[in-house]
Amino acid sequence: MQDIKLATPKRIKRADQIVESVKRWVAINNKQPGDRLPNERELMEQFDCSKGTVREALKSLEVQGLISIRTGPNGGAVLERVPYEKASELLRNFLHFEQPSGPEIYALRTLIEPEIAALATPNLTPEDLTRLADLVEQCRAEPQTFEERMAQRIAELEFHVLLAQRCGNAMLAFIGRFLNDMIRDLVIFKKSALPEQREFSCANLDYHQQLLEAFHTKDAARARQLMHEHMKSAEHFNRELEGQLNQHFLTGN
Amino acid sequence: MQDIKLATPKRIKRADQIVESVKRWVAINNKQPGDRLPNERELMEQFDCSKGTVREALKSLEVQGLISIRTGPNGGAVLERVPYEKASELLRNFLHFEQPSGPEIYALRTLIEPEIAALATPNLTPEDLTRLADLVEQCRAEPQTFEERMAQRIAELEFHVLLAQRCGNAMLAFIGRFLNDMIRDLVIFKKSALPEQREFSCANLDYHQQLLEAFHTKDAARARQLMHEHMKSAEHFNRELEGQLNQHFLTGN
DNA sequence: TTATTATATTTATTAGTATAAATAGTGTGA
DNA sequence: TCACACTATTTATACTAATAAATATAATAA
Repeated sequence: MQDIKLATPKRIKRADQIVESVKRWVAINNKQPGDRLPNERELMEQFDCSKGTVREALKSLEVQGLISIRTGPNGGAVLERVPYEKASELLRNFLHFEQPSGPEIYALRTLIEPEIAALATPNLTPEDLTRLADLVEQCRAEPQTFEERMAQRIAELEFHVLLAQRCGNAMLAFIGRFLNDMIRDLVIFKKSALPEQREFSCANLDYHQQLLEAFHTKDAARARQLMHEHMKSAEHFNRELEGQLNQHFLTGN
Repeated sequence: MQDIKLATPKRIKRADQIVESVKRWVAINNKQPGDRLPNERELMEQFDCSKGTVREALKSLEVQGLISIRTGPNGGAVLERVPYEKASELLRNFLHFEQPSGPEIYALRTLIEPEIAALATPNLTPEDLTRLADLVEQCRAEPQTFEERMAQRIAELEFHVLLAQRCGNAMLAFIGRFLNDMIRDLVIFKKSALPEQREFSCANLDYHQQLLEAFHTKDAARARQLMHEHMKSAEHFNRELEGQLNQHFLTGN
């Protein structure tokens, strides 16, 4: 009977105007994380609006991850570097309705992981290499319980996340981390994403081991090649993962 | 003197609790875009809180793109499929502080565009092919003014956006569209992103023309190969685009 | 029938008030 | 001198009530 109206919203709401003003203020004056916004009372005066409207605007900026709000002396709204977790959460909202399938996620991962590995190779510090070696070591033992197998699978993914964080390309780093996070949540909340095959784990372990060697010798080309093979191998094992992943993105569990 | 405090926020705010409840409600009951939330009065009663708190929660959901709010009879909060534009805006907030460089964006594009072209090939309808041909045609004439050159560059990017929308992989589609949108904004707001070279435009035109033929013959492998060469060619021309793109993501202009 | 007007419903905004949280500064005792 | 508790101040958080704005629907008039 009654259709959903599509008329575009007309008058721009006061709170949204304030949000835009703040964003412009940040961009034009090159404000940095840690810089403070005026307190609510001053904002009320500056924008000549009520407390509720200011609160609505601040809330909007907080949801977007651009500010954090604290009480007490020296509290108030502080500009924040948008955390990865926030960007990730908001992208998940989007994907809730797009409902990408497991193979779709793996397809994208296959494309970018080799490049990530190659780019990260020269950037890895001795500490990073130690951390990577630790993660590989965690996967060496034969898992006895379900929890152990899950922990190993997560350690495998951590290996990839660290590489993404070191690849030196902000876009690639974000997407690489995001994909691995999604797969990790699949591992945690869907057993179907945990291939039973021992061959699968062994293959992964072997590739990670070889990658580690390539990183030690700073051989980016070999790292790319190995990662490519690794992804192709995993793709084969993950082919069964055909189900849709709905009901999962919004709540994160 | 006064450092910014880093202590994590403590008590979960009432409004955020409501947001989480609504998200769970959506996920668990598999609510679809168009489904309505209770009106503000009912929400006040259900969550036993004031109107202001309800409004704050609704505002949060609106900012996240999950609902739209309309006044009047049959107004109120309606569940929305998070639009691409919203996800894009929020990701830009994140990237404002990450400040990816032009070459970083092109590097990622080089990775995914060939796959997008290959995946899209079997999905392109006759209407799509017509649209793509139109876009190619727009780029054929020698541009006389700056505006014409800009329009052609944007038509080139539209070509890629349409392919991304048809690739059938939600993740790839989003990222492909997002990258091209960012490049488009660069073209519009930074002349530096508009290579003067006539060779550049001719090369692009040629590749798009050849791609069109591959699409007509449904030759996905050839489309992938052509797009790969296209990206490598563009990469060469865009190598000069070294500057950071700051001051650009937050406001979109 | 058609166009206009009225009205009922719902959000949007404002104002005022009160409460709770956080912390800098002060004071106290060891 | 140092550690600890207290207090006062700053600030956000929450609630109530009232009015304004928007708009779908119904009623009315041409």
